[in-house]
Amino acid sequence: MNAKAPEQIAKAAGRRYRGVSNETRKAERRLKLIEAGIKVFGSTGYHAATVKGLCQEAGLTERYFYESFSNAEALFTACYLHITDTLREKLQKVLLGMEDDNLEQATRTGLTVFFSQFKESPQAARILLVEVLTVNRHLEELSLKTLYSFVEMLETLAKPLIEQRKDGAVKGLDSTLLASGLVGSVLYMAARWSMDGCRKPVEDVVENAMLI
Amino acid sequence: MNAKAPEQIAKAAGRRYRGVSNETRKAERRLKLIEAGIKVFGSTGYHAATVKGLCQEAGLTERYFYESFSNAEALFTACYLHITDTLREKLQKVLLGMEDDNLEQATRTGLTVFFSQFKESPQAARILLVEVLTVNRHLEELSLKTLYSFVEMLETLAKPLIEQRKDGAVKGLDSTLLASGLVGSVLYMAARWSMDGCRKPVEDVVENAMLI
DNA sequence: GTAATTTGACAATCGTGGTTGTCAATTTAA
DNA sequence: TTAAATTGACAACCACGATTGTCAAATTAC
Repeated sequence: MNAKAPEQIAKAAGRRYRGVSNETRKAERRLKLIEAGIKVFGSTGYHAATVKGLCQEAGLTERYFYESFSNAEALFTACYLHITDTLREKLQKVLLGMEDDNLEQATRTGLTVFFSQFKESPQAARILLVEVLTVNRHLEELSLKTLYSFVEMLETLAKPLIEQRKDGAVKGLDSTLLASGLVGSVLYMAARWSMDGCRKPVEDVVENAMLI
Repeated sequence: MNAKAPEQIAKAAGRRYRGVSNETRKAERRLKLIEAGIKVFGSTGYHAATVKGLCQEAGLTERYFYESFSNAEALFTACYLHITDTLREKLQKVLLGMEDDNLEQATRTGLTVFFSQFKESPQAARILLVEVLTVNRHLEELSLKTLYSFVEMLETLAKPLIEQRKDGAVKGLDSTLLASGLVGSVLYMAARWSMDGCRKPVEDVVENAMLI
């Protein structure tokens, strides 16, 4: 019933064009749109962006926009996931094979990756930290979950400190809250640094973050 | 030339209505719109808000919207300033007459005011911290300046600590950057706390913030 | 070479919301 | 009481951008 004759499969796969296959062309267009999206959403902001503008930036026409995305929101979501995936990959790459017990060094490395990414593409940073909060509920929650994964990471680091302090008779400390504070401090330092044109070298910024 | 007869001045001042003067009625409507704005902008977000919706929330019609504001952006700006002014006043009130040398107590008091405001009106908090960044360049800069005033405050607190550390041979520390980090940590703790429904009592949250 | 596919440019349609305008009902001043 | 000011409800108009549709040019498969 569902089987197709070979030539039908070939037809379904589409024709080659400029030497590249159907699916590859489509995937390339999709990627172009995502890159254009990061540029546009990250500079003029999500709500000021138009489909035409996005297409122009990507060097494509509306036809191909709707080929891959049903609307601007869908493209934004893809951009956001692209950014978080890239960041995650980078982190995994540098953290892999590190000693578990050398937490300080691991933290330093992670921060370096984070701040470098921030310097490379302030647009991506803006999407990651600001724009995502104003697109829709779903993305806002996704963002909180993503940040939460960082928070959990830090929570393991912060716990010893909290135990220490609890002996000192301070009540009501909450490791989740504290870790959120740490994440927030890193983000705001990044914001201030980027405001000043990312002049100070990455290593110095990392040292400041490490202090906190 | 510009002098007017008394009855003309009276005319310019307008007629009383329901016992209140022209200017007072207008001011009341303006305030109603600002309160509606805080509610709407802070819950559905600036970009999802419509003039009709704002008017409905305020219990007024479009005519009176345009009486006080030329567009939604202008109302948003007024809302933002209303929030920052209120917060500033509260802070001044509680900090006034405090000993200069008791910085820890002053910090604790300031944080308490901040977190209380946050709990009272999460909508205002959202406007203050998120929405303002996505309306226009001008407001974004204003927001950075506002936060910077907090940063400067903290900078004086953080400096001793930095000096201490510098002796310990850590180079490149930057008090502005560190203070930004502290502000960010407070904001993110507030965000996490509000996400969890502001269940934990304000005093506990303040203690966590003090630790950082 | 020829027909089919793919692409690019852009017109056409459509819905939404901002802004202005109209008119009747309410309240005031005299 | 009566004319003027004020208010409230809502229609009318307009601009913008999302989405769909059309057509000709470029490219491919055979």
